[in-house]
Parts: sequence; structure tokens; C-alpha cells
Amino acid sequence: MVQIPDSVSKYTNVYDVLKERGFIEQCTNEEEVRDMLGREKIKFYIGFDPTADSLHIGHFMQTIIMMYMQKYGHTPIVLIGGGTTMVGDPSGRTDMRKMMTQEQIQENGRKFVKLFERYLDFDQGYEYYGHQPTDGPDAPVQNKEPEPGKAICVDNAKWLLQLNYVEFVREIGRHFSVNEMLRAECYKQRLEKGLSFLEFNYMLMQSYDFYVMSHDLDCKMQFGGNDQWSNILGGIDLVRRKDQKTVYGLTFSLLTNYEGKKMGKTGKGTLWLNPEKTSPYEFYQYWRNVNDADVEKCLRMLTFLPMDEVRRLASLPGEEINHAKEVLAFEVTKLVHGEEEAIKAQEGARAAFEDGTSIENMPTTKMDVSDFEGDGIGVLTLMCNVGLASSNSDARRTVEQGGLTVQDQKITDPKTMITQDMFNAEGKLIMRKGKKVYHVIDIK
RNA sequence: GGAGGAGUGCCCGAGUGGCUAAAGGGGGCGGACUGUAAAUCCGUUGGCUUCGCCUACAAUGGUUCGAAUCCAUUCUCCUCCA
Repeated sequence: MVQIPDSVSKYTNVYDVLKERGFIEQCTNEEEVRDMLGREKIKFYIGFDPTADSLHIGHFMQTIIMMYMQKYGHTPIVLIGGGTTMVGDPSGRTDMRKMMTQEQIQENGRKFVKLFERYLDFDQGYEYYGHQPTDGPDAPVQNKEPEPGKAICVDNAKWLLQLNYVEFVREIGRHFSVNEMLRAECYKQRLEKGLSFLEFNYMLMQSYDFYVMSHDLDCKMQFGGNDQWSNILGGIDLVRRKDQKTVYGLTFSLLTNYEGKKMGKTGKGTLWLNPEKTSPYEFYQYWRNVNDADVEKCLRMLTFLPMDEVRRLASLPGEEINHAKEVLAFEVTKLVHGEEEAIKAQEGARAAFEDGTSIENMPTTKMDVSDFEGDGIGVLTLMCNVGLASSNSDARRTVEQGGLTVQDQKITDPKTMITQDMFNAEGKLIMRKGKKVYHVIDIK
């Protein structure tokens, strides 16, 4: 399991640490929260909607926050949105999410949990038995108290999917003002494009989650990305109205670049944590190539280097900033894929961009010698086969524009055939597309 | 339920019978310049067996020598009225 080193900060209150690292964006009551976090060990939760089969960098940042909290003795509750995903969060979106089946959602949820287990110390024996809104004589089984400081995981499908509509509307819905909801920032965009009643309910469901967490598990805080602010406030109000308890909310800045655009998007889409979806090498390269202006922010939020070191690295002048980017890429890749993969990615990158000697860590495709015997295989076809081009036409374009190099020879004729004798003694062939994309063909 | 409007390539958005694989922008890709950065500049951006062919302007069917453009039906979305 990945752990945060003690050198990460000199502060003893986790609030100060999070502040120092620049995570905190909004807090319902800064002083009280800071005081509480310093005084007692609390339970807090963050919700994750399993809309895809892998976590992405935004989730990762939230995971890091949970790690900080756990390090300082608080109990993270990972709330998997198996129920809320059935509805879809409209916050910050201009279009409706694709509807997903329950099986898909459950499957994704399981994958999420697997990833979280690499970063948080879970109470393995813990199981949440479920919530019953009434505490009558036939009160439900008591939920056991999780081991102090250990993370637990709950799925809101457990209490959301069995809700009775009329009951829900009477018990929960009556506490919400539609007028107020419509004013909420998160619906603004959607009011122009249209918002279905399905999605309009999302806020109530998330608020109900907070109520359940507070009521059943004495959870005191909810964290989330800044886009969750209104949803979190909804929950806080609901808890106050139903249980007369005060709970708190804290939101984090979304990871954006200096232009204010979300980070973690590549030309091909999202930067995933799952190595099958985004290779460690690609992942490394993303961070290796961040903009100068974003280096400090990334080091601060995505690595556990001491702040002095972060500041030193980020202020390296001119070309030297590349060193900081290397450190950043290495550290983040290490956290996500482990040290071994990080070293491989780093060496692969260095080999490709600096000395060009090692081809061991470049992405490789194994092929059969017979494919290259006789006339061999056309470059275009080969490029498609190994994923260097998305179609034959795409491959042709690259070649015609002088973007392909095979064994250090620029190829400009799209009709070129790749044959056995072009491979080196070890049976390898290096293809380079553009300046940065390498691929090795191995026929051993 | 009534009246009107809209659906165009990865996204935004022009085009309203032939000159349209479809202007312009964004994004992507390739090249130049660099620091594996940014900014800038140039090229390119549906597919294929690429001097040619095939598939495309929500879906289906029709009018026409010829349709993204005209007509009919369907689907989706928006606005106003109820």
C-alpha cells in the first residue's frame, strides 16, 4: 500500500496541510472545521460515481486527500455511488449522461474499490448493513463501528434503490425548495439546454446520502470537487433539518491548468489510472510534458515531496525546469503504477529522447517473423496494426508528411515494405511517429 | 395539447438544388522553431486496393439528369402559449 512520508509537511493539523498544499477551495466554516480536525478524529466521506471502469486523475486527487486525512487519524468513508449513478449528476455538464445499466454500474464500482485499496487502509471486516429511516421497535440491525482510523466503503445503492417514491418525497423532498435549487450554480448551464426531472433529483439523492452517513455512521464532513458545492450544501441543510445536527462541507479545487482547463485530458481522451487504458509510459509522458506554469501546482497536489522541495523545483529557471518535470512525472507515475513501472517509463523516455540506446522500455508489439518474410508487410498496414495510426489514410498522411522514421531512416513513400532484413540483430525494429511516439516491433 | 424553430464532420458553426468531402474556428495529427514546455508559423484532418473509387449533412421514403439543400413520414431537442 502506498503511504505518505512524514516529511510531507511540518503541520500537525491536517487542515493546515491541505491548505498548504493548495487543495482547499471552499469550506462551510473554516475556523470550526480547522478546530474540529485538530481536536478530534472524525469520519468524513467522499462520493464516487462509477460512471467508467477506471478511476481518472480527478479521482486520484480526491484519493490523495483521503490519504492525508487517514494519515492524520481520521476515518475516510468511500461512498460508491451505485445508486446515484442510476440517475446521473448534471453538475457542470451541458448534456445528459448516458444511462447505464445496474450491472455495469456495479461492475465499475468493484473496480473502483480495488484501486482505492492501494491507497487507503481499509477495515476489511466492515460491512454496512443498511439504513432504515425509522428507529422504531423493529429497528434495523445496528451498524458496527469501523475500526478507528481505518477506511470503510459503502455503496448508496444499498439505501437509494429500495426507496419508496411517495415516502421519499414526503420525508426528504419537502425540505427542498425548488426555487433555491434552480438558483444553484450547478444547474445554470443546464437550464439553458434543458434538464430532465431525472437529473433534477440528483441533488436530493446526494443530500440524502449525507443524511444517511451522518445519521447512521456519525459522519461529520463531506468532501468533494468544487463542482459539488451545491450538492454538499443540500446535504448539510437536510441533516440540520432532520436531525438538528451540524455537519460540514469542504470542496477542493479541480485540477486545472494555467488556462483554467481541466487537466488529465489527452488527445485520445481521459488520462486513466488503469494501465490497460493508459499505459504507464503514456501516463509518465503526460506529466513530463505539463506546461511550465503548472509544474508547481502538480508537484504540490500530486506528489508528497516536502513543500521546500516543491518550491525549489518549481522555480528552476529556463531549461532546468525540465528536471522538475522529470521529478513530477516520476513521482506521480510511482504513486499510480509503482516504482518499477515508473523507472521503466522514465528510462524509456530518456532513451527515446536523450541517448537513444535502450529500447527495452518502449511500447512493444511482438509479431511473427513470417509476417516479414519475402515481400514483407506494408508500412501503412503495420502502423495500423500496432496502433501508430488509426486508419490506413491516417498512416498514409503521417508518412507523406515526413512523420515516420523506421530504424532512424525517414520513410516518405507510403508503399514502402517492411521486411525481415530491416530488423536489427536482436530481431527488433524501432518505429517513431512524430517526435515523441515510439514503438518497437519484436519478432523474436 | 396548440403555435413556431432546430438537428451538418471529433466539437462549435456556415451553407438553403449542380462550382460541396462541405467555408470559418476549436481540437487532433505532421513539420519548422525549441527545453520532450508554452507562444508562434506552415501543412493536414471521412474511409479505401489513393492521379481513381466508396460512404457521408438526425432516420426512412420520394421529387429531380442532379439533393445537406425541395416534399412526406418518423425520431430528438429548443422557444412561446396551455
